[in-house]
Amino acid sequence: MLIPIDVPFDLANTLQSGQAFRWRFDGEWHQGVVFGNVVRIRQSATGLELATQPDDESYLEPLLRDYLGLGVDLDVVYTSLSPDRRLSQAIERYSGMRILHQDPWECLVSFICSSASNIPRITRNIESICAAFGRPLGTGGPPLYTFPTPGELADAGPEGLRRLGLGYRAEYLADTARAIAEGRVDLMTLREAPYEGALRELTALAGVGDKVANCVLLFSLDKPEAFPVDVWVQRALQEWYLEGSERKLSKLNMRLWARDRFGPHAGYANQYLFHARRLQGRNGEERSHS
DNA sequence: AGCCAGGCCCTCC
DNA sequence: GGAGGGCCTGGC
Repeated sequence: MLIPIDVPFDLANTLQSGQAFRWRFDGEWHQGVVFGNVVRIRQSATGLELATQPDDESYLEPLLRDYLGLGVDLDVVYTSLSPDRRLSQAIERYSGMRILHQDPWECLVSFICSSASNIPRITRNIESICAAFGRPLGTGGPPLYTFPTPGELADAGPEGLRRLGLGYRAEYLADTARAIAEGRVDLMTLREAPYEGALRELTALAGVGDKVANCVLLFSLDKPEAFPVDVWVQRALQEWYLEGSERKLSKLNMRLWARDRFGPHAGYANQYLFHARRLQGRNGEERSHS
């Protein structure tokens, strides 16, 4: 099935920019598990080619449009951000990179796992969690699994999760899974809530501080002003924007500074700065795109 | 061998 | 409120 696309969109940069951890690229197709389906997708000159199972492509198509962030008018975002010279350059380089609209539960678990870790390890951790506690999806190829529900992870318990190599994140995950499973926090409700209130509810969860919460708010809870400050964004701000004593701002104060500077679309500014800075490597050397 | 990761949490000042 | 150290595990 072909989905026509007539707006700015870059599938590869959208799926491989550290927002989600279950997409694999084989040089031609991107394959992932979303909405309980194995989804294979690739971009052509006219649109997106799609193959899904077990459900029909026609059923997944609107869901995927939403997931891929195609509902957002990127021209509005770009117009708002491009007066900034750094951003206009990044927008030109990575034009069409979008912020995903993910499932909040999967997003929350993923970023709890991300603390003091790296993408290869996070990816392995998430895959282990799905293989151990998710539901198998018949594919014919290597086995794939759905993302486990809050109840399934709560039942796994801290010991079950520790066995997967999650380290100290296992306790956080078990606690948070229980809080969600028991309905103490309703993630879907947070989509309608204002930013500040949703942030407070999220940071009350185990293993969720300001950075993780802002990732969840930005990538899954419809908060375009969210601005997660990790070490990459911290470096980008310090090297490209801040002067003198401003460089010593705490990460939390950097978030406030950025919200003030970039405005209601600060989240998109964050994603483009993050991507641009990360591709430069730890010491600022250019890194090849392999 | 030792240090540091795409943080969080707790203690202490 | 904010600076500092500990925390699992893995990679350099």
